[in-house]
Amino acid sequence: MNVLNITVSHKLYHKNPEETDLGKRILSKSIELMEQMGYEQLTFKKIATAIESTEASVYRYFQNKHQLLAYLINWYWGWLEVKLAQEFIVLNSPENKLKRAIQLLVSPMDQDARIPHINEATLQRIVVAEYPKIYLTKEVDVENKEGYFHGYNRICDILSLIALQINPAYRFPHSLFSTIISAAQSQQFFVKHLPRLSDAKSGCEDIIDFLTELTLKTIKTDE
Amino acid sequence: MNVLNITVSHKLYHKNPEETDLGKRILSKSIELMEQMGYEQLTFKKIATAIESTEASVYRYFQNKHQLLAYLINWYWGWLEVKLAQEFIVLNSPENKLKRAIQLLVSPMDQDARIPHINEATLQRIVVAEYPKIYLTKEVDVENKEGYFHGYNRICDILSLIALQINPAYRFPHSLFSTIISAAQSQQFFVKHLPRLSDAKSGCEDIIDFLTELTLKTIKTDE
DNA sequence: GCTAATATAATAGTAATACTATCATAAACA
DNA sequence: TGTTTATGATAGTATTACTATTATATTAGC
Repeated sequence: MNVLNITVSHKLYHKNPEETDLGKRILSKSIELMEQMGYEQLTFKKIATAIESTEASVYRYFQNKHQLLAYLINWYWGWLEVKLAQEFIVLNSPENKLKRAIQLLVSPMDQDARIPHINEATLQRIVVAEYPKIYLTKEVDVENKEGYFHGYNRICDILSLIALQINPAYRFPHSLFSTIISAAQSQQFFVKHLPRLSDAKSGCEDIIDFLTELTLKTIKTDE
Repeated sequence: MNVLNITVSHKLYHKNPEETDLGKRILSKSIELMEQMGYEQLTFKKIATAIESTEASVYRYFQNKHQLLAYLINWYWGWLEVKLAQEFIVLNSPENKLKRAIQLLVSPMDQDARIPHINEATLQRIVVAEYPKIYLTKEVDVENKEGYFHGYNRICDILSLIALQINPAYRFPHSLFSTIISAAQSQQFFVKHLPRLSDAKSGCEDIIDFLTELTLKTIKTDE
């Protein structure tokens, strides 16, 4: 059986949760609970109780809730990068690659049977609902140096390079893709909760159309 | 003297802070402290101590820190709407209106002498650093009904209508402007703290160019 | 099979936070 | 003058976010 391992920087945990059974149970239950109750309401005590362990044990894996969220979100970006690489094997034009990347950002994920302790679809909903909380803090500069945002940076770089293949003169590829990725998240949230901020109907097709059109029109050379 | 009053929905406070001296001092000091220490580190106790009042008194104005943030951010959007209306008086083409709106979103604000207890420039920095925190919560649906996001919705509607004057067939004006407004905030943050996510140099010109070009290219009719 | 290291559980404790409640006092208002 | 209203002063509670200590069970090395 094909084993897949997403590597997350060791700055994002105290003890690697992927290495032990308890660690995996913490990840699995954290994802479930954070989606249910949201980041603010989640506590290490609640995670510990739910997996029939103790608060102190959870603290052995993550220094605090913020680090746990950063871990999960970096795991997501790492996993998305793997998916992108797989998909790009059979896609030849940069335009098709960007289109497919946008689809992956917005479409619900399938469960990967090789990684049973991570529910990718639920994790994706966590990213939609909580992502900006990992960088909108006063510790952002320190944490940036420690690689807290590495996964996001990489995705943004990858897509920027593809955009430059379409138009090498385009001035703002990183700004564009940080905008597109963040819009991919927030439009999903708006459709569900703040519909006046979106024109999309539920289901992801409208969001994909919006983002694809926006991306391609923006990159295209001015005549 | 010309008195200007930005009205914020009464759901966003327990007792109207604009009506008393203590209320205004709370607003003024909250803005100062939140910018200094960030939303997470700010407490009502700290505000109270700084204005030589008591925690209980601050609670008489705002039910909690979240409501205070929502109040401040709605005040900002209300104020931006007033600014936009003023500027649009002398602008005739929809294209120029959108360009000017983007400039206002990104450029540092001047202090309005008519409202000495609100430092607009500092408030703008708070919006950049904290905005998504008011809607990325489990209470978003309830709070949306109570008008917590009214100010943002209105700005988004106004800009959408202008875009439709340029191209009445454009399908996603609300999605576009919620994206643009949020990108205006996050690009300012990225330039300062996560520069790999942006191509802009410090100073706001690059961000303005990026957003203006993005907006106009996207709205334009397909030939 | 014994010893040592390691992982986890069990329990306790602390400082800070996010409130709520009560009462006193001072100002303003009718 | 009497009454409402705003604020201050003080106290108290439940929860959170940790830290520390000790006991026990498992595993690894020899």
